[in-house]
Amino acid sequence: MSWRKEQRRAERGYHHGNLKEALLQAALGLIAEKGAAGFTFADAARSAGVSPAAPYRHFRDRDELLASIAQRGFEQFEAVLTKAWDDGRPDTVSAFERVGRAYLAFARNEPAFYSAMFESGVPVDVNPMLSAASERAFGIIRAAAERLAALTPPGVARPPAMMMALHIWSMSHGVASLFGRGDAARRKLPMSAEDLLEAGVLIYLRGLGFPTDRKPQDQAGAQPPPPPGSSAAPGTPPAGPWGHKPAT
Amino acid sequence: MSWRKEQRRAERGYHHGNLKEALLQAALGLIAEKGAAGFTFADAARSAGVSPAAPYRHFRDRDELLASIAQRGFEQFEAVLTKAWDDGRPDTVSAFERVGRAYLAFARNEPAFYSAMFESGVPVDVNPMLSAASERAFGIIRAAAERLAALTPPGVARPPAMMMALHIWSMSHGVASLFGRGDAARRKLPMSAEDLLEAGVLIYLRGLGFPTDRKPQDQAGAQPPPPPGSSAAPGTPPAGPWGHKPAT
DNA sequence: TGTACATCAGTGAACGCGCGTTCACTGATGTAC
DNA sequence: TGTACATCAGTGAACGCGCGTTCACTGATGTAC
Repeated sequence: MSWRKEQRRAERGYHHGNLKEALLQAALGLIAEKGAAGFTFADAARSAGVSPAAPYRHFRDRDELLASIAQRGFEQFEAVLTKAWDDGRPDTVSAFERVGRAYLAFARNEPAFYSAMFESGVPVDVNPMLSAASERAFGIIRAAAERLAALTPPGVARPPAMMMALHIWSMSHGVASLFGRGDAARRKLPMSAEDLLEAGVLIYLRGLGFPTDRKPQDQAGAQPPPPPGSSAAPGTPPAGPWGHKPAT
Repeated sequence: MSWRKEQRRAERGYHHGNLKEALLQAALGLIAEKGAAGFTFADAARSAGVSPAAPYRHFRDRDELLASIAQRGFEQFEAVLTKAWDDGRPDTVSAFERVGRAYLAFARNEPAFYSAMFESGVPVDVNPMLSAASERAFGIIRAAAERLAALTPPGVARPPAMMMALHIWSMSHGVASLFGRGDAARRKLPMSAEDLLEAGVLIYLRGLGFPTDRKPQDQAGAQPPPPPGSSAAPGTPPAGPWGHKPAT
């Protein structure tokens, strides 16, 4: 134990070199293990192999460390969403859905980041850097909604992109934090969180007037949806674990 | 301080009478003040005016106390949703929306319960009593979805009620925990969380084939929606803070 | 109606522990000349 | 190229504190007879 410490000291010398980074990583690991509430400043120091006083050179206190993690989380989140969106390729609707899946994947694969960002109680709005990072991540969803909104079929009122983005964000966040999380608080679900979210988004888009087939081909707006009254029209949920019940 | 304690003792005598209840209330207040992470077992005892050893007569540990709070939260949640649903009166769609608003109201008015239920890390699924309470609350949303699903207009496939319920729950939870919470972590929003959720639910229901007007009159299914191609058809978002942009 | 006894809720003192924070310090690194 | 010095990242010892938990106890309440 103390031997282990000596060992580490011997390896790295008196100066750590990149303690700030090491502390962030250590804290991230601890949050993943024990939840955002269950890690302490001293814990992080210990886990980085450094004296309990060392972190004070880099962070004012635990909250500042936590906020740093949240900020980095938003940055990675933005990167992940940007990659998934891929500027709307190959077509807007399927790229949009990829963004939804990326949202869930992030929540599942990075529970530590996710809970630091959304559940640790860090007040995002009061920290300018943090809220800017959060805005940039949300910006991706917003940009995607903007592009989608521009594709409304002729004769259909164009929905406000901001509203669409907020709805999609809310639904994604709801699914992710109830059913898609990577930790013990995940609730059981009769199907995958991905399927649940995809179906929800498709139904939502259809509600806005987008003609969304099971697997949308390209460019929403190319083919108007069949008028209600035809047999398996707008009400048809995407197939999958749901099954279909015939209407009475 | 110690005088205060003597005072309280004098008032209530040696036996507290209803310490279990008092501890729950005390903890609830502390969670509301400092978040689910920021209250301790000893805290609750102190705040109930009792020695730090006393709580052990009623709860094994802090987690059991927290789980009790979450359970009671689900029970109150169920009651609130039941009242809002009012068995579908005066009409299914508006009762359904009332449930959505009740969801948000609960999150805002009872942040302590809400965070104990959804954000405290209490693993709902492993505690039978707790998960039963959670299921009963969700059951209200499910029952409402069931009734709504039964109203699908003729010729429209009936959506699985379970899926609808999960979607509505997810969207409500997403809106509530991002924008509708009662504590410092609430994000700013250009309109009320209630309006955001209501619009989202209406669009979603329209996507399932329900003819939802701005203010739905009664009995979805009475009047089929205008076919796409007519001027202000399915894509029209509900009015309100959004405004409408004309389609290009 | 009274008495003896069992039950049990809450006490208060004690403990070991780990945390947050401070402090004067020390050792490594970089830089001016 | 070497030397003196400034800078600063990390040390380790120390502190006060509050927490969780235990324990033998005490005082109130209920009940059997």
